[in-house]
Amino acid sequence: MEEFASLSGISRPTVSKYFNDPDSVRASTRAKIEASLEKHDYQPNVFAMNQNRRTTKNIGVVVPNLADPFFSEIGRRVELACIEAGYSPILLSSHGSVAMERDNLASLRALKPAGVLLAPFGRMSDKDAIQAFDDDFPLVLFDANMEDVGQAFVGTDNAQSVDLMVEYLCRSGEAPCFFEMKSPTNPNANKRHQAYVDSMERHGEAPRIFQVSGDGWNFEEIGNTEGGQLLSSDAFTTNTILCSNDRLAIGVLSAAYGLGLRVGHGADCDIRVAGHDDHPFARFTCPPLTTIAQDYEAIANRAVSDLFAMLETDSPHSTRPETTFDGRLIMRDSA
Amino acid sequence: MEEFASLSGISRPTVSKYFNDPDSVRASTRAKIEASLEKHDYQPNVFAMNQNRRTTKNIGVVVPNLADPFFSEIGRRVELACIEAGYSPILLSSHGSVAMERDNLASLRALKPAGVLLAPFGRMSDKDAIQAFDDDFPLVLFDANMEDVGQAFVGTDNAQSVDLMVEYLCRSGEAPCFFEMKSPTNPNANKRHQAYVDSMERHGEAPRIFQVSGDGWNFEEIGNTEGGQLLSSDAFTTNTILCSNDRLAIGVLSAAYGLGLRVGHGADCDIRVAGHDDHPFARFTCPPLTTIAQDYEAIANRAVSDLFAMLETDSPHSTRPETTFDGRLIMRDSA
DNA sequence: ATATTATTTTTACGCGCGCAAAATTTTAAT
DNA sequence: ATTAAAATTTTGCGCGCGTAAAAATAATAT
Repeated sequence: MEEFASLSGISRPTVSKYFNDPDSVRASTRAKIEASLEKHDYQPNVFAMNQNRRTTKNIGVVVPNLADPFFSEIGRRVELACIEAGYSPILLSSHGSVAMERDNLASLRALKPAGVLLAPFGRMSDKDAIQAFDDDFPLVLFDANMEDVGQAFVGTDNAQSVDLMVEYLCRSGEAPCFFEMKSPTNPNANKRHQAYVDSMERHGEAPRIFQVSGDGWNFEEIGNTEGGQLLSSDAFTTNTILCSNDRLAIGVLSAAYGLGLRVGHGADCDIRVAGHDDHPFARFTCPPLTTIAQDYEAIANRAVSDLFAMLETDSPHSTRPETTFDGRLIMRDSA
Repeated sequence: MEEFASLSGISRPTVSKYFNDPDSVRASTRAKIEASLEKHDYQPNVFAMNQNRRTTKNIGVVVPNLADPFFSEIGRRVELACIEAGYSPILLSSHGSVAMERDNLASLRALKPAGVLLAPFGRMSDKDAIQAFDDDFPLVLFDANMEDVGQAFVGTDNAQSVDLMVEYLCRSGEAPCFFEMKSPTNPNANKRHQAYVDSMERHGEAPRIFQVSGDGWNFEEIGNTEGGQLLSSDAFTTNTILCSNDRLAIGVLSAAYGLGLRVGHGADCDIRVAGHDDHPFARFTCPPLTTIAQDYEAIANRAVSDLFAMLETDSPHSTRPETTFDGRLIMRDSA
């Protein structure tokens, strides 16, 4: 940089300023630097830059499991939004393990991130570790909320979205039962469970919950095996099954197909199946899955803008803004 | 580090050595350091470490598209294998864009990676940029091969895997046609096309290729729309459709379902559909998809170990090892 | 016990940059 | 034109560590 600066006829610290923010130097010097940059193609050393900076341009993005298309999609959008804003996102997957979520936060510490966007496991997460992290870095939660953790939260309003689905199902046929995992790994499962119960009561219906065993992230497998068991033993007391998420629903659809059951809302159909999330492949299931679309784009953009707003006014907010977006009902053939 | 070293009763450079390789210091000093580490929980500054190192512990991992479950799965395994080996993987997705693949390599340069594992787009990739990168850093290609690029290649033997499928399909019913995209974004598409043609000729059958338009990465959509068109107009001249990959097959299955066609190898079925890759959701399609399973684990591990072997003997190999693993035929109900 | 060699530790230096304070230049106001 | 204020640039310093060469220590041989 020393060399480049003298070649440009400017002092090194001014060049340094330029690289931190091109607008912070006079237009004339900026022009000189950029002209010089054409010929000498110098670029600053990232490590040396970050060593002495009080804050870097790194943004940590942590999701529970990139193998789940939902998180890979929302992680992708967050990543692109950060790049757009001139930051360097670092996308980390916790691979379905709470321990690795802790590890990820630990390794992010070493990178002195300007801020972190975390989609936590929720109740399973190491709350103390996340809170400790929150004390040291600006932290915004998305997808799954946790009480008193993070400076803001952005996600989908499960109460609204589930109610929308329950309302539709009740109006168009038998009231749905609710199909979920006994000990859900999915962060929003409990919210949806509660939303289902509340909504059913509002509609004057008795909630009917079917909880199946199985852990890990093989939701389709669980939906297929356990849902298939329930279907073949005719255990569901209604012909309408609302699944806690699309991946479970995909498993249930697969089981239904195997049993020769016709799924859909037609007169000749045996059962209706609905999901939640608008999984990228929900449009291509057989039949196409009726579900709730989360507004990925809005959630990602809002989470990023909430974080960046915080970075500018570095004083911690007095209030902890919680933004939820409405889900959209996507009516396809399965229900 | 200065402070920690004096607290430990050792000079700072020795502590530095310890952190680069704990075995490079005498056992007694190592014990002293580790004892002291318990009390003072010091850890070295990553940026300062990497600034002066000639080579870091960073490993770049670049895949074409993390939104595709195939790449998210293989990327995941590569990532974990690197962590296992004590390195810091940096997983980057090119989001389906060749330009971003170039960008990703460019940003990796700044991180002085010890090596890079790249799953390129293949023929679409910026070959010059990748080759230039290869000159400066140890580079191993996986999934898709490119001539004279990278120090090694690891992937699946498409000739073997496609032949396995063609052989099975010919033996068990009508000879398959081949369903693919006209200008495929999928890196291995051309290899599979050629493998299909060769295999059919070996079986004394005339190859029948159906190429459909559409670009981008919405393979299911393309399979659904274009495949559906062909199905409904009865354009396929055989009842057996071999798709270039599972995602196209998922689209075709969805279209077949919509048209009321029964898919499978049973006597009462109308068509057979097969795919390639053993997509995570191929087990849950309707009917479950007959496909070729790539050995994700083996490919990931071999790519990583090839790279690490190169890191130790820093002299570039004279030969460029190409390792391919056999695909396994996964027989399910669709064909 | 001494000399020789291999190993480990220490000394000395510099990497490439950020940042605070001082010096300078530009802008605005009288 | 003169002066005060604001914006910009420069001076000076140090961050936290890697690394080569020198010094010290340990291991081995005579």
